[in-house]
Amino acid sequence: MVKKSNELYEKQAEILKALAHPIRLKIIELLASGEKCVCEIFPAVKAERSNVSRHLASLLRAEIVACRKEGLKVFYNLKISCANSFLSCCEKAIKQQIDSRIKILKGCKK
Amino acid sequence: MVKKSNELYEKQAEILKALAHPIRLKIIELLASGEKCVCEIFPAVKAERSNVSRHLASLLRAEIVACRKEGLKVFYNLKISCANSFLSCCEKAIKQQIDSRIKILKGCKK
DNA sequence: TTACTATGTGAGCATATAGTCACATAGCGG
DNA sequence: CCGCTATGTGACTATATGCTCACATAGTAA
Repeated sequence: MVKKSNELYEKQAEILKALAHPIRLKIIELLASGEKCVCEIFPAVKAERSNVSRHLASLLRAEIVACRKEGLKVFYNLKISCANSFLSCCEKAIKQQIDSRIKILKGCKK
Repeated sequence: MVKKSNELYEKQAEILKALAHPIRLKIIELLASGEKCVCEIFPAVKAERSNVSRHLASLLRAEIVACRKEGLKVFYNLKISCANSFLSCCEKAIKQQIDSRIKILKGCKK
């Protein structure tokens, strides 16, 4: 097994932390369908404009998204290609958790 | 596209948040090679015993790990099967980031 | 019983994060 | 130039997180 450096764990944790917020997850999912400007993003995720701006800044810091200016607008796009396999894995895990609870419930009814 | 509920995003964020710490990532990687007791985990991740105990508690809360008692010892094991594909995706992303920086550096040298 | 070991947890502190409001700035159209 | 729109950010508050120390508890062994 390859010995990993502390820095790698820290960088990995940083990316995960940047992903770990419901609004940021919504943004990522939205961007998966193509680049969007802030004025499209904040109504879509149903959050304050300035709040979304900050969430975008933290996604930018973690290099999960990139942006480009076009006139007044700033368009954001996904930079981490595997973000979605990431999230579907996460969903799978949640489904597993729910399934096991259902099994427990069924066991109780018996 | 399926409309996801807010609760799903929140649960997903919860799992990601539970993963998003260098010590917890080390624990997860350690557990990938089989169950371990706390007395093995805390020296391996080089952290305070009580601190590791708290990190294990948060992994437990997120249902990322499970545990069983055996005498004095408590053994922890990985519950989320895809945690590793998760993390290798994360590593891939970091590698991409580094590669693009190297390209920029090379461009400067020219 | 007593002493020891493995683990968990309350209390406290320092720091980080999330959200809001108000204001700043940049580009556009007239 | 002015006024408008899209965006970012400083300042503030509230809450969450991470860490440490000390103490509590449960099981073991003598």
